[in-house]
Amino acid sequence: MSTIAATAFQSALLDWYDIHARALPWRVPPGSARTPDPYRVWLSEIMLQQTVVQTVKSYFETFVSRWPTVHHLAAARDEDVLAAWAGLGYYARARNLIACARAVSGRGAFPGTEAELLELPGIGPYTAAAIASIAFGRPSVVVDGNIERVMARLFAIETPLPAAKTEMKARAADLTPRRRPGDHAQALMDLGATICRPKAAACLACPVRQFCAATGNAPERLPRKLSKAAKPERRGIAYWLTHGEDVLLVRRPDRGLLGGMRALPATPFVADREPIPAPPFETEWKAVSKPVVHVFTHFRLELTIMTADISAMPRPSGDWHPVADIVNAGLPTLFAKAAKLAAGDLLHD
DNA sequence: AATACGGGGCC
DNA sequence: GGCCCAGTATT
Repeated sequence: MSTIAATAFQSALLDWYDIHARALPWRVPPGSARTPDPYRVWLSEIMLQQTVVQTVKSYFETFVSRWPTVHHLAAARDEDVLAAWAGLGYYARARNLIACARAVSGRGAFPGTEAELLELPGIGPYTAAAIASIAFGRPSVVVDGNIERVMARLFAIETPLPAAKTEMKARAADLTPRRRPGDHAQALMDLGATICRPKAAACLACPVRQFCAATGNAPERLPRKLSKAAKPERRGIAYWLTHGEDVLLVRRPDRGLLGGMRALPATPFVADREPIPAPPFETEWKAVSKPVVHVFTHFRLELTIMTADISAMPRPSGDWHPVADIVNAGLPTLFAKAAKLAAGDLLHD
């Protein structure tokens, strides 16, 4: 697209955004004289990594209500932040969130350049560009999954992802304006989310269809992607050990799957063999009727739940949590499912 | 460049 | 059941 056409594209896109921008809790309205609070932009961008807007909304509100500034968040206890993040997934984000908040609070405020933002934990190329653009008005080149899709269709890029990323970023750079770069980036993302959708692209309603190489030419086939490997199966055993009104919880190691999160005691999740039992207490265990089936990014898990009650014995030390309050224990979804199944199954006895 | 890393909603 | 989502860190 020529420079002249790029200018016309930017105008058409921003005119559309001025009317159709999604109202989101972390946003300021389009064309606003003020830029949004960098803390809110950062927090929303971390939560939005590989996570849909609808899911993020309630978590975002909870976090900003409980920790209104980066300094509040920096002063929070790790376990409180992780528990508040429970259910949102990709828990390394929560651990990096804490580290980043402390780094930023220590230096006083968020840096305003893409290069400095990129140095912070949990902030990669996309997020650095997004914060620089949206919160600091810099003409950074913002490219997320939405914008890759829009570029693929606008320029009919037939090269499959991820090889096409370089070309897509170059095309996005050609289109990035000096004025209102944050609105431009958000407009492209809104376009991708509401018009230039993965399936059922609404080309008739698209403000930039006159610039697009894919309109009327099966836009849904773009971007092309390399096929993914099949998900292997893994198995594991989790243990629901009760004593009186309480159940035993553990904290998982800081690195790896569900790292740092509260959990039920469990075996490692293994492929191609039965898990080796690893009960947290030697007693008589009984299997819950059905296993929990849970799909992770790179494997499918069948988790058998074993239950036992040792109320008659002295209580071993550990992280005992009231069963009645288990939904507030900060369990990731896998173990929340397991807890629900175990508690429900015992109810039926 | 490839892999690990969640979870939910949609078709 | 596969695809997709405001990706990053590690190897």
